[in-house]
Amino acid sequence: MDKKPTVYDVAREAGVSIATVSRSLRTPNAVRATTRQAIRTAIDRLGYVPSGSAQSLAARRTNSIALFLPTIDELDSLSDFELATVDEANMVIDRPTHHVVARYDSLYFDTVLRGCELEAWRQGLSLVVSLGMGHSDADISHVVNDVSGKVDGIIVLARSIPDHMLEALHRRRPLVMIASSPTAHEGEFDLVRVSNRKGMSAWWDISSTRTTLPESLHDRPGRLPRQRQTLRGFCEALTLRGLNPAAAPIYRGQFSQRTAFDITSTLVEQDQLPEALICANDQMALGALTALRRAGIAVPDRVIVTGFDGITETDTSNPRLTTVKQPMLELGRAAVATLVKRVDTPDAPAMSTELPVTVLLRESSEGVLPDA
Amino acid sequence: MDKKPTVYDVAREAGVSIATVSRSLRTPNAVRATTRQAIRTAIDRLGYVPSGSAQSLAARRTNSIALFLPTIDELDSLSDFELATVDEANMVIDRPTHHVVARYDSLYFDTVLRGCELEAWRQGLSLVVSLGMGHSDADISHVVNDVSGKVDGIIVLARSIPDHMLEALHRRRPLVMIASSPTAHEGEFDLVRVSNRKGMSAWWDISSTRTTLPESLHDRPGRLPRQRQTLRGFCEALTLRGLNPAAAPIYRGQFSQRTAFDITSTLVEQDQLPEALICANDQMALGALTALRRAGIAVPDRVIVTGFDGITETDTSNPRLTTVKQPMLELGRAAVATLVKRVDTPDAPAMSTELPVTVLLRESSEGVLPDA
DNA sequence: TTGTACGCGTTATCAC
DNA sequence: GTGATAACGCGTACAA
Repeated sequence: MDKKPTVYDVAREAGVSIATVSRSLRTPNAVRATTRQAIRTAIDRLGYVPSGSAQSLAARRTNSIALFLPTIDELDSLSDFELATVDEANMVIDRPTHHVVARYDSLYFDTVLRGCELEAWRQGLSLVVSLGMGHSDADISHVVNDVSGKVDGIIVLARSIPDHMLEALHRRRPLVMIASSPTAHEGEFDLVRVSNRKGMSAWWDISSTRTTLPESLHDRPGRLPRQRQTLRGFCEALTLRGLNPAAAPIYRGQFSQRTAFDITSTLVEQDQLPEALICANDQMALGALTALRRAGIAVPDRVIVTGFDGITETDTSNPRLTTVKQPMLELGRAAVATLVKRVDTPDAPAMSTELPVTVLLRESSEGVLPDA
Repeated sequence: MDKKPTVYDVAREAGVSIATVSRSLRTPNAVRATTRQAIRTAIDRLGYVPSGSAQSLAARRTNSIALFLPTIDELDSLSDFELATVDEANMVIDRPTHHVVARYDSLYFDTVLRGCELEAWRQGLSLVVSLGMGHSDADISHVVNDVSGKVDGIIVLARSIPDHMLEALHRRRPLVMIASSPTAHEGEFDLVRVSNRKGMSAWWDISSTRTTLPESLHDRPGRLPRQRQTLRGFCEALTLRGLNPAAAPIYRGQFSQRTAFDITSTLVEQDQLPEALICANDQMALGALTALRRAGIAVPDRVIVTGFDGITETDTSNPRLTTVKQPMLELGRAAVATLVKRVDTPDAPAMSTELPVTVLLRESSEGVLPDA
């Protein structure tokens, strides 16, 4: 493993010119079979790998795109990592701490990433991923600048990098933003997103014939946009059906399974249980389900329960939970597809793609399931 | 947004030479403050971004590393992605299907990725991520080859790339492998991993004074290594304490919450409940917990329950679940740290780092908690 | 402190 | 078919 071999080395080894080597890699048909074979041999005798940098430089495109994801957690441990084999296991007495679990968000980003990768792969693109922003602006713009130079275009998730940097970034590189709700950047650059309002509307059909209780949405910093959207969609649906949104009781479950459990239990005790529990996320719905099961209340016969998000646990709960699945994978794919288009036609007007949610009808709302 | 501006454009705009522009970016102190300022102005008037390709080419290093992750799911939807705004929500009647949920694995990879990113960020490296392998060998080697050319080194998770490609890859680029169990590649190249046996041993201490029932490990294709390790560690721990592994009943919970629920319920009905349920993953432990709660059996007073993996749900279950957390984030960080070392000193002997698991003692095994 | 000129490894356009 | 050779955009001795 001396110096990295180059085309010159391969050319010499195979007794041809560098032009032929290059050709045999890019347009194999334009090269005689025997020479091609000689070159192949030389290549893997030497362990030659074409320099991506040189290729990109010559071709004026990197065939790479960048993806910026927000990160909420794990950002403090900035000490040097000590490389050492430790012979024992750590043992920690882990007392309850009522922290908000950021894992909740990660589930999304993870899936978006998969979507991006899937589509990038299909398009023959490499994906440069950056998360762990949330540092100083200076650091961020340094990283963003660095990465920008290595790619043909950029995908940003909402809130992954500060808004005030977006415009400047957009002026330097093709940019696509993935947002879960309307943003201030409407029409400014390409947008891919999902309408939570439509999701709520559709999902509402599940229990439209019943009195409802939306279990909803504690104001958590940084998550307001989605919450508002969801809530508004819910109210809209109510109104459309001639119900007064203000009349539907709304409880704030803080997105927490435990809190939802407590609220539901209390409702049961006070005999105030409505005919449907419409929960703003799956965790709360699962909590409600548990409370109802413990109280011996039949779901969906006595109460319908629905969640929101489509986390995997909803498929194994008892009963399985009707929920609304966000098209996270599709968001990723759409973003890449959009970016590719944008790179090809830089001057086209900004596109905006809106993806539908999927309502998964399951046993927790069986009462309104069509007889399939 | 005409043609991308280059150093030459900036130099002309600022009335200096390209060398000065370059310097003002890399060694600002070597440039007079006023010229530096002029250059800054020119740079953002033009929206100049240094070409990563050219930089890498000139510097002979890319400051990028690649990460290969395995993917188990989502690999079939290879149709073109249709960019269109759909105005309705999908509605799906989702009947139960007893598929194995690959999400289980994803949780790991996601965290490893975060670890890599975290450390890469600190080291000023870009991270090129590839998953979605599981295609034809030809496709894989094409992607691998392509990516190799763009990076200084590569991190592979076990089973992300076919074993027979690893050696060749290693001969071309610095390579670090993250494995959750011993592999055939011992000493061949750099390795970062976690010992599940030690994890099991440590964790065993939790309930060492009681009769135990390991709830364990259905043979699922592709996951055998970890399972065997875990099981062996468990048996070792038993033996160390003078117990006969063969005498400890082992039930196969298929890694499924539901199955574990059923098994536990059955044990209760048949009055065969042991004093501890040692589950091979958290999902099963949660299932057991639910069954016990429903049966009105006190945890941990009557039975101790422990899980394995440290998924977030274990922190919100009732009671919270004692479990063994795999150091996934640290694996990622260690891998990057190792790779950086390797790139700096290509000829050093292969290193092997083994990371400790963390046993999280919580209420589901409160009986044996030290009085903290 | 600043400018000149060459090299980095490929691709692509010519001739041959 | 194959071989010279000029870009590609930047870093960096070496000069000035």
